[in-house]
This record gives sequence, C-alpha cells and structure tokens, in this order.
Amino acid sequence: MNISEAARRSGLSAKTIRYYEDIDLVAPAARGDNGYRQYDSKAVEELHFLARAREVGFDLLECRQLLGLQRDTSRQSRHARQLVLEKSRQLQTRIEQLVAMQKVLQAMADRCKGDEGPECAILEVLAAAPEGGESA
Amino acid sequence: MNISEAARRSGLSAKTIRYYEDIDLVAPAARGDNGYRQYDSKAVEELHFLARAREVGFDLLECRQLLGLQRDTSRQSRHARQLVLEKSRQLQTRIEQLVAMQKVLQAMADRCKGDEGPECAILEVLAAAPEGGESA
DNA sequence: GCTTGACCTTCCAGTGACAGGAAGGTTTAC
DNA sequence: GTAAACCTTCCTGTCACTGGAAGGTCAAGC
Repeated sequence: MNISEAARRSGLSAKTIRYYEDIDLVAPAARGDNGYRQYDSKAVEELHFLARAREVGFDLLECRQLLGLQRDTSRQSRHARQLVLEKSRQLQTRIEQLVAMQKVLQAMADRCKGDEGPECAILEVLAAAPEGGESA
Repeated sequence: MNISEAARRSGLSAKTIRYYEDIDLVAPAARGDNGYRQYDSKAVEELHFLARAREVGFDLLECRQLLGLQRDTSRQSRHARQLVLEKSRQLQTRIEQLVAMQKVLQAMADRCKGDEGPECAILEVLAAAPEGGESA
C-alpha cells in the first residue's frame, strides 16, 4: 500500500511517517517502480506502535527505545516497565504543575469583577511585587 | 541597573529579556554610554508581570494582550477575565488529557511483570491492532 | 599598566516534532 | 487530453527560548 493508506491505518500522518523515516526511527520503506513508498502490514504495525506510544506521552527518543525492545525477542520486560513508570512520574509532575497553575487562574478569575471598569484583580495579581518586599 | 540585575529581580533570564525586546514584547531598554541596557524599577515591573503571566500558562501572544490591558488605564476588566477563563479551560483540557494518558500508563505497568523475561504486557498493549478488527 | 574575570554586546544555530507549501513526477478516471 | 488526486524532495516556519562564538567594557588586585 502507498503512504496515505499506511497513514490511515497507523494513525500517523504521511508527513510524520516520512519524518520518522528521515530520522531513522523506522527503516526506509520499500519503493515501487514509480519511486513511491510501499508498506506491508508489518511496517504499518510498527507505525501504529509508534502512534500509540506517542499518544501516551513518550517522546521520540523513548519511542526509539520502546521499539528496540519490541523488536528484541530477548528483551527484559523490566526495561519497558522502567520506561513506563518514569514517564508516569513525569506526567504526574506535569499534572501537578498544571493544576497549580489552574488554581491560580481560578483564584484570579474569582476575584475579578469582569465588568466594563478598569479595576482588575487579575492584573493586580500579575503586577504584584515579588514577596519579601525590599524597601527602596 | 544592568540586565543581569533586572533578570534577578524580574525572575526572567537575561537571554529572555533580550528576546522579549527583540520581538517587541517590551519597549527597547534605555542604553548607557557603554551601550549596556539600563533598567529602572518600572521596566523591571513589566518584566516581572510577564514572568508571572508565563508562570500561569499564558503564551507570549496572550502576554502581549495582558500587558496591553495593564498599560491601558481605560481597560475593561472583563477582557482580562475572558483571557483567564479561556486559559483555565485550556489547562483543564490539557490536564484531562494527561490524566487519561497516565491512567493508560499505570494500567500497562500494573499488568507488566517487569522481570528478566521478554513477555511484556506493555509492549503488547502498544502493539495491539486498532480496535474494529478487519479480517484480512 | 596589566591582567583576570565578570560583565555586556550582537549574531547564528539548535531544540522537538512535526506542518505547510513549492515545484514537479505519476496514476487514474472520464 | 486533462483534471484530480496521488506521490516525491526540499525548504521554511512553528514556539519560546538556550547555548555558544566573537568581541567590547568594567572593576579589582598586583
């Protein structure tokens, strides 16, 4: 099949598939007589594997490692598990950051009247001097 | 004061301050006889305002709008409130995505033995065919 | 006066993971 | 014959910076 069909089946865009080939994340696709890339179901499976890994938050370097494990029949499952647990921790940290940010935003919105006047608690909070006031 | 002191007080890096000047987010700093940028407390306040806005998740375009409101004494606080509420919604969406991703990761880790063997539920999940199985 | 080190300047390149688009070749359908 | 829908490569742009090179300036110590 051509690249657009491989894209449809794998869940990646054709652009992304070419990019992954470019950076040697996947092996170069076979080519037809016309120079078009040709994909078989095995190639599509790898692409789909990558799409899934990206969806749950792995970056391309990690995807490379996961794909290496997937290809390696003598792998050790603890290596995959380590990657997953580390990524989970990273997501947890990021989630906590975003929640904290959102709390600040909510607090600002709650205090702001949001009317036609210029007085605005949001801008006041953003403009507030750093805590630990110096006196000069 | 010079740029490194302004950086220290505002919470931005000197690099970032120059960058903000470069993209016209802040007005060009005054220059001393030696060509060094000079900052007064008013300039530092604006930089600090930007640092705060970035911390709670606004991108530079939004920072530009917020700074515009901050400078405009005839502003309407509802404009600031709209920006905050929209950003809050965006963060909420992002948080939900990350939580969903993390759930998948946790489920994978829970099912994987994580030992010396090759059998690995994580890789199985990532490699699983798209749902809605075709039969060819 | 000289050196050392900490500043400062500008400018260019790189990051991650692609997306958009130009310029051109191929295939398919009518 | 031609239009459209593919495909190819190559270049640029995104976002918000960071790192580094090459070079000018300043303050302190000897």
